[in-house]
Amino acid sequence: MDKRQQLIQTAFELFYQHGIHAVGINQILQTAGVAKKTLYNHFASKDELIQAVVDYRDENFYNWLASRVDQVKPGYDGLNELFDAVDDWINNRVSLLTDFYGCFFINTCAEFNDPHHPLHQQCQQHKNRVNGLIERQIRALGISESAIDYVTESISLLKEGAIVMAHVQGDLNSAEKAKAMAWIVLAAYLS
Amino acid sequence: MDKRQQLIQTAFELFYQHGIHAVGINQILQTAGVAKKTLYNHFASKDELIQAVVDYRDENFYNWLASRVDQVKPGYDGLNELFDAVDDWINNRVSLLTDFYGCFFINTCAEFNDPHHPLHQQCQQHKNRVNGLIERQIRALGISESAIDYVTESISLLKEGAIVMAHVQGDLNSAEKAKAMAWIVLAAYLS
DNA sequence: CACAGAATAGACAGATCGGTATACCTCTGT
DNA sequence: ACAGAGGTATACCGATCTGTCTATTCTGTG
Repeated sequence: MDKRQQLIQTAFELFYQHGIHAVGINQILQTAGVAKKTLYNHFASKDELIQAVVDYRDENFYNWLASRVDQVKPGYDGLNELFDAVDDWINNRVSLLTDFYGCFFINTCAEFNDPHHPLHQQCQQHKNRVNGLIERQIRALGISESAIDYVTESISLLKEGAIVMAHVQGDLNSAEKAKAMAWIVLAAYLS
Repeated sequence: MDKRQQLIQTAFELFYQHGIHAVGINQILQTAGVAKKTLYNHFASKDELIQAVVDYRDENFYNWLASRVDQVKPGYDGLNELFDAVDDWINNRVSLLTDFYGCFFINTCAEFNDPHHPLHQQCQQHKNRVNGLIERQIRALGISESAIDYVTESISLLKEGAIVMAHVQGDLNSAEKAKAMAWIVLAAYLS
């Protein structure tokens, strides 16, 4: 067992559930069953561990989402699958992602508001990757080049709204609502 | 000057900017210029102060939003004003609300994920109040009774998405996008 | 077997945390 | 004028924080 990966995994679960500032090094060590020296052998500081945790979640989440979306035809099917995937995530049907506590990247930005903060920018980059996934679906629909960015960001907005509605308000059907709106909006933008 | 209010105001600004767990009692006291004994004369604990801060923001924000929406005709005009108000907020044109760092209630839920936590529920109640404001506009449109909740939550989802897109991705036009989608969606739901 | 690298437990440092206690000061109402 | 409420400043408490250090044990390879 890789101690470094074990630390990242444990830290992520605790950060995701309780927030980053609320979780101390010692709690991570005790939960992971790893000695303090080992942690500081792999990471120079808690900040470096946090960065590794965000990277880990970025990889994990993006790869899962991309594998879901890419297993169907780009375009309508891909967007359909996107919202279905989010629906599965919200309703805890994806064990790979652990229990749903909102979007880890949104939550992290809530704790590091400064847009220039490295962690905030890491979260932004994750969202950019996901937006790239969405953009490929939009392109496949044959939307005019000049509208691609706008429509991509609109679909992204619907996805973010669904995540927040599920997390804050406990609306477990939010992804379905977002999907329904996506169809209506896209139909209008294509006409 | 009311010391209690002064503490709540200062605590809010620090919590909103840096997150709740990241801000200590002493930092609040120093910034507010208030003695520690005074704080514990007004509040039994930091937790009680936090609750008062959430209440304060709830009142402040809801009253502002309601006054904006209620100054126009309920229905289309009200919804239009809703998204315009969010747009003003996001773009720091509302000094009453202090600089934009996302939604304080979403951010607070990100630090207190447990839906049973008092703070999480306080945030939920704030969102419910805002949803009531939206619902009044939806009703004025003459949407069938059975669809009112669904449509209200859909508009709420658009609003939440806009806030998150602005905060995390720095998309300052997100409220305009949400408004455009709202019109398209409502036109479809009314046909 | 021997040895190097990496893990362990845990003491320790210095700072900060939430919260309490003490002593003094300054208003205000009767 | 004087009592009492509520403010200030600051020392202090025990706990916890990140991070360092020492000393010991485990483990894999030549």
